[in-house]
Amino acid sequence: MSLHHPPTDELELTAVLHALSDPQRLRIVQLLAEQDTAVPCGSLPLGISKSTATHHFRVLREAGLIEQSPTGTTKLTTLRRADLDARFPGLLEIVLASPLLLAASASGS
Amino acid sequence: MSLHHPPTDELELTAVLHALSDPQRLRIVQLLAEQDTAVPCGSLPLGISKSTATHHFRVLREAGLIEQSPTGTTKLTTLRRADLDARFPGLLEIVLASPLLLAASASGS
DNA sequence: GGGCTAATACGACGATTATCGAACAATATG
DNA sequence: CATATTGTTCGATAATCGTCGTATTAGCCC
Repeated sequence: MSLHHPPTDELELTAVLHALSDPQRLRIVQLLAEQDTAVPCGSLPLGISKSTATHHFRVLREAGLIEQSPTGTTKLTTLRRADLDARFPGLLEIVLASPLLLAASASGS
Repeated sequence: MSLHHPPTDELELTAVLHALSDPQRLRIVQLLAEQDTAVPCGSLPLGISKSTATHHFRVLREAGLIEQSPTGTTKLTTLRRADLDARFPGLLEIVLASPLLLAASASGS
């Protein structure tokens, strides 16, 4: 069981931008950014079905935004901050710092 | 005949990211970034049908990335650099500075 | 083995999207 | 007016997309 993570030098800008353009996925990235360590997928309060969450995590992983490592029955997930910064310097930070309507509606970000 | 341009404080990050995530639209933005002044839509060497171009320009305009002003039979188009930088500081610059596969395939960018 | 939990695969659905060519609209010129 | 140019609208198409529930898989523990 190996999860595919694209190598840093193969990260495509359009894939990254597309992954970040969905409100749910942007929210996932935002929540992950608040964590100090890798966290299980299911621990994030997304409010969507598990299968939809799986779909979104997959898009994020294949675009190179997250790294998932199987740990027991769960998947510890974390942002590939260093890789993203190496490939697209500053992009993630700017996205995370940008005004987000959903953050406000999600309350207490 | 009035074209709708969203006000700066209503620009949505997901709309901007989505607009930039399409290879053609990213190319349009890149080409526009190289111009010193507003240029007619048709002057950009896109290699797609005019109706498809119209569609893309519309997406970019509605997301707030470009401004179009009717001039005679043409539409002078320019990037809303200042507005984008005011709303999402640094985002456009980073996107323009990022490695683009299409730029290489388009040759001589 | 059984039981439990976390996550995925699968099929389905409605909506959206990028693309095109043909017809059309808007503008300018003689 | 007719003609030319630029850009848009329209209808169509195939593909993609986000979402869901159900069945299944993977891993762990007793």
